[in-house]
Amino acid sequence: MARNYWLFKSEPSEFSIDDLKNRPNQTESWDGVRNYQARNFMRDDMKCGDLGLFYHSNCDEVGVAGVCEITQEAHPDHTAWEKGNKHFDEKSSPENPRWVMVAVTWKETFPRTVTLDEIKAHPKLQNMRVAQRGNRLSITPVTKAEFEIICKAARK
DNA sequence: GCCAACGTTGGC
DNA sequence: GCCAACGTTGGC
Repeated sequence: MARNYWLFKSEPSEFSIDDLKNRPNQTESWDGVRNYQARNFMRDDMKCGDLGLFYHSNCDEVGVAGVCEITQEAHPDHTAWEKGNKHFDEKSSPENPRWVMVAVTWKETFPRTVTLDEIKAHPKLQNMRVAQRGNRLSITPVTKAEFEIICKAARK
């Protein structure tokens, strides 16, 4: 089974690639996803060993800042039934969980961020969801080719 | 099941 | 801080 590739969006003021690196085991649960499309990607298609581009949104330097790896597959997101949690959803419960999360582990912080401008300008990255206007999906699939172009660009 | 209103996202 | 684009909600 071939490995899949993903893009994870995060606001670095909330959670950055460096925050991930500083976690115990350099691992964190990707909780709080409350969008069905993004959930379905996690639930149906994400496997251990898949790699993710860690994208910084809503910040000074918007773009891909590093790489993480899926180290735990989809399981119920318990923050959904914790009253008072920012991501609380009364329609979810331990008996009937509506939302899932995966665990991701830090792999690499790029020597420089590959900016959204570069992605938009690159002829082979035009199809990336993140390059398209109005895109709000926090987890999107990327192709192996896209993944590799970005990793290579980070080292230039 | 339609669709207007609303809240959120996220680039700028 | 602005605002376009989008997803969700709820009245009908």
